[in-house]
Amino acid sequence: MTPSSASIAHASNNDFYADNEKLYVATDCIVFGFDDGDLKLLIFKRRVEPDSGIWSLIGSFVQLDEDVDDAARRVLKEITGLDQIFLEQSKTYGKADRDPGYRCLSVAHYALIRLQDYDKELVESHGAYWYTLKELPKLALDHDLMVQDALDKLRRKARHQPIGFELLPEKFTIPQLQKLYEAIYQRELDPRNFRKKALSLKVLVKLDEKDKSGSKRGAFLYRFDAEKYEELLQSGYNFEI
Amino acid sequence: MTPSSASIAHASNNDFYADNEKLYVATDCIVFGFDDGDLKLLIFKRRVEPDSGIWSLIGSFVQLDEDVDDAARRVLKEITGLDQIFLEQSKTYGKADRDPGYRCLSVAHYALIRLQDYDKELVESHGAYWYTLKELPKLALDHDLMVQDALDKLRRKARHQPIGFELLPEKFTIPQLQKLYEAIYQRELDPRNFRKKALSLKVLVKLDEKDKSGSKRGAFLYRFDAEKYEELLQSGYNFEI
DNA sequence: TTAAAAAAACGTATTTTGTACGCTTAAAAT
DNA sequence: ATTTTAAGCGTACAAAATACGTTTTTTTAA
Repeated sequence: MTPSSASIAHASNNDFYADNEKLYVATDCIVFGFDDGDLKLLIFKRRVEPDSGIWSLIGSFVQLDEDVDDAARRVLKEITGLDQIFLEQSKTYGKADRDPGYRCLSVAHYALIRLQDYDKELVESHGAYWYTLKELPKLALDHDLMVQDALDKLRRKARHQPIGFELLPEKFTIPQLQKLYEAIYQRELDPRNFRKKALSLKVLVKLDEKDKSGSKRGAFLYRFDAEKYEELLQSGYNFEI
Repeated sequence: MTPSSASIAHASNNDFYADNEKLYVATDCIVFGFDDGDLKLLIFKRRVEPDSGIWSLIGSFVQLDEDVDDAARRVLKEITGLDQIFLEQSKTYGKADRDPGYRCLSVAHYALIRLQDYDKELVESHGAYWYTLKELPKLALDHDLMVQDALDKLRRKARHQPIGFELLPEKFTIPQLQKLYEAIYQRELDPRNFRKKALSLKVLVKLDEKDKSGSKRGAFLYRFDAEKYEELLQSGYNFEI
């Protein structure tokens, strides 16, 4: 039997790849975080040959019996200790010469995590660090491109779906939310109009607590109401921020 | 040496996949066309075992020395005879059990072609046919899902980028353009408002010809001005239709 | 002790964009 | 000649985005 996806050419060729030839599949994760007004990226410096000392995204081969997206989740868990976080396929990088010596393609995924939640020791033990996007060093292979593409997808998606909240603590203030979107969209927003817009979405719940860390006066904390958002979606709601 | 993408786990394992195990990579193409007010899809009925008689997307294995997107272009050329058409990666399907018997993942691409241009004989000779989206038969494997996902991407992308024109003849009328967007968005649009919106984008050039096929009165033909669009993009233009 | 500073929070005016829908025009069919 | 149909133009109204003034709360410095 032959994979039925490859339906036209070579459909009856059971040995499409020669015995001594192999195609590797890896996954790389673009892990975004947000703190102090800046988008950050989790990258690590390889400590073993080859490419020791080169910064790159975290990744792994996809195992033969493993779903590709499970591989990405596995990597993320290995490095950050985190489960159940926002993870979405970004793009597959399949240039024949993208990895010298081997034929290896990579299915990139991007993840959004809260910088308060991850396992700091685990991250350190893997030689991984958070870098501000602007201060990002040159990365290995086509990883720079992967970051650019993922950032682009994040920007587009954030505008129409409430994924920004994945990057903030459970409780956040309106000014914090604004800074996040300013970082994502790379432009300043008017605080008064942003507040109006954010509250008009009807998915923020005002709490009876204030956060004093950001300003003298302190700002009320809010949380994102996921159930409310789902309800609104059912009734044909069009989220846009 | 080891692929540097797979940077964390197993980085020093040169034989990540056992000698007798192989991972196949294929590409499948979701080929969209537009005619007579309907979006159409190019699918084909397998004529050889296994899965003979099952409808599926057109596709092929990715060769070892071939870029993944080149593989998609090759498939498209093989079946339609067309070069240089809109082709974009949609998503990678990597469930371990998606293709029974083999471990095969597929990098899906979607293409937009003009139904006037393709090589009819070539298409027929491959057992391929155009199906209206609504009348689409059940497809093999996860191809139904691929179609849904690609359609979703097409809808999102068409709203913010002028890719609709890839589906129309070089010269088209405003009512034709409207029918296209009605098919893409699956809802009716007001002809007067649509015309206003379309012309306000400043990327349509009115020609001195009329098309009489669609109505008694006939409607003026327009063409999409790609250069003008690029100019507008440079000056921070936000296309939206 | 009070005044100035800073950011949160609320409000209002103006402009832009979207939506609903009436009217005229051109050409074919009756 | 009149009716029919869709193209094409215009106008009124509603909703949303934008710009920006004002008040409130608290800290810090005079």
